[in-house]
Amino acid sequence: MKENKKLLLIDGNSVAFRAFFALHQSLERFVNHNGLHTNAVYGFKTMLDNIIESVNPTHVLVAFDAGRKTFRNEKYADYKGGRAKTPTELSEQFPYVKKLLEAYGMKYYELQNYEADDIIGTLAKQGEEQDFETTIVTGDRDLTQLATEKTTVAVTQKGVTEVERYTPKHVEAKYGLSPAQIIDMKGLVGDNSDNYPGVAKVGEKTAIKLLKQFKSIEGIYENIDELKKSKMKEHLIEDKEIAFMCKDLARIRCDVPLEVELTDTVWNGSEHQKLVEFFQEMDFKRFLEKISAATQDDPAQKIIEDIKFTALTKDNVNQFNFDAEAVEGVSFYLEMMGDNYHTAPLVGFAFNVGTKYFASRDTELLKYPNLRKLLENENIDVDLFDGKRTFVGLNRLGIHLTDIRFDLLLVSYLLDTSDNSNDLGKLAQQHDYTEVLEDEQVYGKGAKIKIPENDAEYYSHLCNKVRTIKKLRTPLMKKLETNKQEELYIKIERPLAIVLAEMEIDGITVDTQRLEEMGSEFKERISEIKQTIYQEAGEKFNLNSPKQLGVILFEKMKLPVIKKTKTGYSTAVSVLEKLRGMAPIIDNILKYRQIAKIQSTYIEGLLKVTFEKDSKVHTRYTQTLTSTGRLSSVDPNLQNIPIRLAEGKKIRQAFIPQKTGWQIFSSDYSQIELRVLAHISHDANMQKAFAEGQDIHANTAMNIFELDSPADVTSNMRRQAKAVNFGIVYGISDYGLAQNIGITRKQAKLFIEKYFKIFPGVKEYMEKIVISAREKGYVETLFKRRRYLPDISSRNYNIRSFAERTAMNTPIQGSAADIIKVAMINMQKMLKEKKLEARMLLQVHDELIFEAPSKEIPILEEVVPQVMDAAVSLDIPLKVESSYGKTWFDAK
DNA sequence: TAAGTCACG
DNA sequence: ACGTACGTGACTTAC
Repeated sequence: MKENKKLLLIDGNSVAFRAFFALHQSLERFVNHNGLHTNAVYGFKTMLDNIIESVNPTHVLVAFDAGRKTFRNEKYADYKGGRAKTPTELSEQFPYVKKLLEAYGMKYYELQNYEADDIIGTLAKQGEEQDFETTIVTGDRDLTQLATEKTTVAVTQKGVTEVERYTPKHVEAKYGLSPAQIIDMKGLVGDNSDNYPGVAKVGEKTAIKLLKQFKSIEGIYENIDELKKSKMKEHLIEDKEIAFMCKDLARIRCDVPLEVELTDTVWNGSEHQKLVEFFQEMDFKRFLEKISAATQDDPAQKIIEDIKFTALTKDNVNQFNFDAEAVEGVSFYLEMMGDNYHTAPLVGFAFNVGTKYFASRDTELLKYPNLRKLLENENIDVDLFDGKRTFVGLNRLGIHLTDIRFDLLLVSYLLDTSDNSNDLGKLAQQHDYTEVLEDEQVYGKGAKIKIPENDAEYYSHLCNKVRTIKKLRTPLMKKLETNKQEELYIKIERPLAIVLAEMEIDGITVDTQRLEEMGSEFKERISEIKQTIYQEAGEKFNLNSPKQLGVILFEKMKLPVIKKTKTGYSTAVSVLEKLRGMAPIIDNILKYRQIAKIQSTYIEGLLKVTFEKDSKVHTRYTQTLTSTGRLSSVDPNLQNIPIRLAEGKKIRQAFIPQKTGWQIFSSDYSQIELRVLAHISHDANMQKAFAEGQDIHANTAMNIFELDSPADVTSNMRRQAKAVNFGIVYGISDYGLAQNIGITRKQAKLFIEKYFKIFPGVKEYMEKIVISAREKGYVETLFKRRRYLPDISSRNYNIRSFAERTAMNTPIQGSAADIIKVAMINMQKMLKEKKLEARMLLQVHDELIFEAPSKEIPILEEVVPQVMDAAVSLDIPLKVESSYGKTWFDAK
C-alpha cells in the first residue's frame, strides 16, 4: 500500500506575529527566568500541536522572511514601506521560535530576496507534482491564492489554535472567486499593510464584481470599452499600470531557486531531550509535565515488558494463596468506568504482593476468600489511590476495606493543595514518576472512551498504576514528614475518608413526591411570570439568555447600563436591583430568575440524581479539591441547598429521615471563622468579646460607630458591622466592602481603619501572614494544611493582591475546615461506641446534619455539641447551636 | 467549552 | 494608579 504523503508548510513570521498579538494581553505573564518574553513561542507551539494533530504530516517546512528587502522592492520601492517596527518583545522571540522548531525536529528555511510566501508557493507546487496532500498554515489571507484540490490553506483565526481552511471551494464560497483570482483582486484592491495601492476607489466588493464578469485584470482591460462611463472606469484607465504592477506584487512566486527539496523536509517527530531542555529554558512547566510521560516511542510497549503479571480468572484464582503472616502489604487498584463510584461499572482491578503483580477484568474474583483476605485482614496494610472511591466500590461487592495505609491521591493533595488532579498518571508526573500513562491515553476521552480489549495493554496499565502507588509511598510519606503533616494525614484526612464514604453510602432520603408537587406549582408560576414579562417587553425572547435580556433592557427599553461584562451588558442581580422601580419588568425578571433556578437546579436536578431503589441521593464529597481544605459536594451538591429566601428554603422540606418517626438533627458552629481568627491573631479585644459571650457583630458595630451601649446598635449598624467582619476574613479591601454594603469607598476605608484600631492584633496578624507567605512561599492552617502561594511575589498588582488576600483568608477558612473534620471523625466514633442508630449524613462547612430515631434526639442534643466543642482547644470557646425537626426544613 | 448567573458557607 | 472581597457546583446559552 502506498503511504500517504502529507506536507505541512508554515508561514513562520506570520504565525509568530499572530501568536504574539493573540497573547498580547498576557505579555507580562509570559516571561521566563531570564526576562525573555515567551508568548509568541508559546502560541506558536500551541498552533504546532494543533496542526500536527489534525494534519499528521510526513513532511514539514517552516518558511521565514529573510529580511526587509526582496525582489518586490526592486519592482516597487515602497513595498512594505512605512511598516511599524516589529516590537522588540516579539523580535527577541524569533531565535527561540527557531529553537522550538529544532526541538520539534522540523526543517526551517529562509532565502535572501524572497518572502516566506514564495518559498511556500514553490514547495507547494512541487508537492502538487509529487502527489502530496499539502496544508499551508499562515495568518495571511493572500496565501489563499495557493489553494488547490490537493493544497489547503489554513488561515489562523483570532487566536492561533483555530484556523479557517481554504479549499478552492471555500475560496469560491467566501469570495465568489477562484484561488487564482485572489491575485487579481489584490491587484485591484491593493494592500494596506504591504503598502501598495491598487486602483483608486476600488474595494473588495467592486473588485469581486468586476472579476466575476471579466475573470482577470487582463480580461478587464481587454474589455474595458464594454464598461459604461463611470468614475470607476476612469480610475481603472488611470491606474492601469498600477493594477498590473500590484497584481505582480501580489502573485506568490512558485518557481524560486530553493536550496531545499521536499525530501529534505521529512519529519520524524520531535526530539525528546531537546524539547525538555527548551521547555525548561522557556519555563513552560505544564508542557514539561505533559511530555515527560508521553514522548517515549511506545511507552505502553516498554512498560509491558517491565511488569510481569498474572491475569486472574475463575479457573486459576484459587491457585494463589496469600498467607497473611507473610504478606506485609498490598498495593491495590480498583478500576471503574466513570466518575460516580456509587454507580460506575466495576471493570477491573490489579494488585501487587511482594514482587508479584496480578490483574483481572472480573471484579467478582475479589470475593474469593484468598483475595478478600488481602483487603479485609487488619494485619495487611493496603496502599491505594483514592481510598474513599475504592472503599465505596468494594463495598458494592460486599467487601469491607480495613486499614488503609497509604493513599496516593490524598497524600499528594496534602503536599500541595493546588495540584489536585484526579488522574493517577498526571499526579505521578508531578512527583517525577513517569512509568505510567494517563487514563486518557489508554482509555481515550469523550464519546470514544473505552477499556482496551487487549488484555496485555489493559492489565499492564492497571499494574503500572499499582506500581506507581507502591513506588511513591516512601518518598511521599517522607515529604509529609518533612512538612510535619503526618498528623494531618493519619489523624484527620485518612480516617475522614472512611467517615465520608460511610456518609455517602448512607445517603439522604428525598421525598420525591413533595418535590414533584412543588415542581408543578413552580411550573405554573414560571409560565405566568414569563407571559407578563413578554407583555412588558413587547416581544417574546429567551429569558434565560443574558444576551437577549440585555438587548431588551438596555437597547429596547433604554434602561441605564450599570455594569458591563466581557461579552456585553451585565444583568446580574446586583445590577437589576439598581434598576428596580424604573420598570415593572425588573421585579418580574428577578422573580423569574429566582424560581427558574429553584426549578431547574433543585427540583429537576435533584430528582434526576435520586436513586430509584432507595429514594435517596448519594452525594460525593470531594476531599482533594479545594485549596483551603474544605470539602466540596457533587452530584448532587448538597452544600448549596437554598436557605436564605423563603421560596427556596422550602426545598428542604423534601429532605427527610429514612424512617417514619425519625428526625433530622442539625448542629452548627457559630461564627467559627471569626473565632479561629481571634485565636490565631491573639487579638485581646476580640478574644475578650468571645470569652464574654458577646454578640460579636454588635460588638464590632459599637466599636466602629463609637457607641457607648449595646442598646444603641441599630439593626442596620449590626448588618454593616457583620459585613466588615466578613470582609476581614476575606482579606479586606475598601472597594470590596463598599460594594458589598452600598457605602462609599471613603466610608469603607474609615470603617476598616477603625476596625484595625480596635483589633490591633488582627491587623498585625494580617501583616505578618503576608510577610511569612512571601518568605516561605506558603501559608498553613492550625493542623499544618499547606497552601502554596507562588503569586505572592508577582510584579502584577492584581495577581499579587489576590495572593495576599488568599494568604490572609486560607489559614482562617482552612483551620475551620480542619476543626469540623476532627469533629466528624470523633462524632462517627461516638455514634458507634454508643451504639446509636443515628447516622451522620451531611456536612455543610460549619454544620453537621444527622438523622435519628426520635428517642435518640435528647442524646444527640447533648453529645453532638460536646464532640464539636471538644474537637480542638482554642484560646477561646467554640459555640455550637443545634436544632431538629421532621424534615431538614424544620431543623432550623 | 467558556461565560454568565446564582445557590451555599 | 492599579481594580478587588474568600471558598465552592450546577444550569443555561452561545460559540
